[in-house]
Amino acid sequence: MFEELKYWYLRDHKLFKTLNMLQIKELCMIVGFKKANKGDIIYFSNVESPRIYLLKKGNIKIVSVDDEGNEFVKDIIQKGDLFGELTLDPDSKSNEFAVALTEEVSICSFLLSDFEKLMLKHPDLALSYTKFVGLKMKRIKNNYSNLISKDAKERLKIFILDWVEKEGETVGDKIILNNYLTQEDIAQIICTSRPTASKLLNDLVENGIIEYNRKEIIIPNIKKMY
Amino acid sequence: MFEELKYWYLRDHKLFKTLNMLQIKELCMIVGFKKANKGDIIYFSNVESPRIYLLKKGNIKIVSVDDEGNEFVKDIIQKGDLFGELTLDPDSKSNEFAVALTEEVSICSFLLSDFEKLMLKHPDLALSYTKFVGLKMKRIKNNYSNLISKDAKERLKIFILDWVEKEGETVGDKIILNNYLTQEDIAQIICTSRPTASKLLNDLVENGIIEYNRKEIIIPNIKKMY
DNA sequence: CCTTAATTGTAAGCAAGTTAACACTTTACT
DNA sequence: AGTAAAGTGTTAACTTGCTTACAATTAAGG
Repeated sequence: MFEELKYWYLRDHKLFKTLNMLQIKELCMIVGFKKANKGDIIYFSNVESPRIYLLKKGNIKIVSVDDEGNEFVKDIIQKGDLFGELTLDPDSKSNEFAVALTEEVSICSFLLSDFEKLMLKHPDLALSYTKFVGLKMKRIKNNYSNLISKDAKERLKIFILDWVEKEGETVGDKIILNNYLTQEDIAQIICTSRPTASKLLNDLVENGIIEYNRKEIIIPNIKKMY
Repeated sequence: MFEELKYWYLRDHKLFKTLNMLQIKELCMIVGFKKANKGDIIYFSNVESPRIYLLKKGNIKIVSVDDEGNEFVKDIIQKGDLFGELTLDPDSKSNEFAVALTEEVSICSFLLSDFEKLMLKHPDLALSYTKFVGLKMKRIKNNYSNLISKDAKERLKIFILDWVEKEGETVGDKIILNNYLTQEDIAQIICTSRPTASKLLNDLVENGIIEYNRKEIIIPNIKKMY
């Protein structure tokens, strides 16, 4: 019965849609599970047995620590996203860990080495995976370009629009975001200081562009965001 | 004889080292060539028939144009680097073109679609390619992190160190870089203004950390760069 | 060789956003 | 319910690096 569950989890993901049932069953053999609650630290990247992770439920943030011990939010992972050693490079010892941002986070994972073996047997999976990584690369490039060429206000708007696209829930004319991020989180994502993020958010509120509180962000008219 | 030349060009590249002779011959069938001289614009990304390019000789810069017509140096491509539609995503219509920075630039290329077919036939090539793209992603992420978290002076130093690692020529105690970049180019790469780049370069010269002129950059003592 | 264009050097004034500090509000926990 | 901790609002002083402007130098072409 547990195997059945795994099967469903995997088939659901677009990375695996090129595989037939038998192939999916094969991948299920090498899949692992993890569950976590809000605030939990989920993993430290494991150099000995690198894994690829797939977030099935909830939201997490990837935090990296630099030489001086400063923490940076590198990425927000949403349902359906892959994370971990996407580059297939087991040597990379990045000081990263993940933190659950919502209740009831669930993740499945497989060993990099197992996944590589499977790709060798199924070239179409390798191709799908390459495209997936490529897309991720494009997203990252785009994000970083924005960080560099736009000012903080623009960056905040772009971040919110991005968020809306991924998780926005349309209710009547409005779009509602479940706000599981603190202003500190948002500040780190758009690479600015906490006071600046706070000020910019309140600017948007004062101009009637968003409604903001600790639980949710409401965008009454998406056109005003541009 | 021309076919022989192509064979040599490809075998030389580490992406293809997993392939045997027969497989390389196969890839040669789908390979094209291009040559260019300093200042030439080499390609505009072609939406109809997306290609992957491999720089065999010389240096080029990838320039992208934003909505307002501003030009940005996105990347400096060195001998042996791949560029073009690395993400295998033919839909991406990025406003990018390449400019030859040195004399005698030579490039080979193949159609994305042909390359995909070949990967389906040779899973180990697909895996190599995925790792290659992954590495590129890591490099990009790293570059961008530096752009964001370091100040202009640090960025300049990191850029020079990067350059040294890729193309530095050790002569006695010194390291010599063939300087094919203008200060404007350097400024764009490290995301600062031209006057700032100029000032920072002269600061390094005044502190005896580098020797600088339009032809070359000399680093007498690499330790001083850190 | 002379003219023009491209590249480099330099300075003043300005703008965005940082740091540091503190008060206030909300949440979590016992 | 009461207290500690986390999160938010707001300000003032300061810093980096940008923009603008112009001069000086080097390269390129007729």
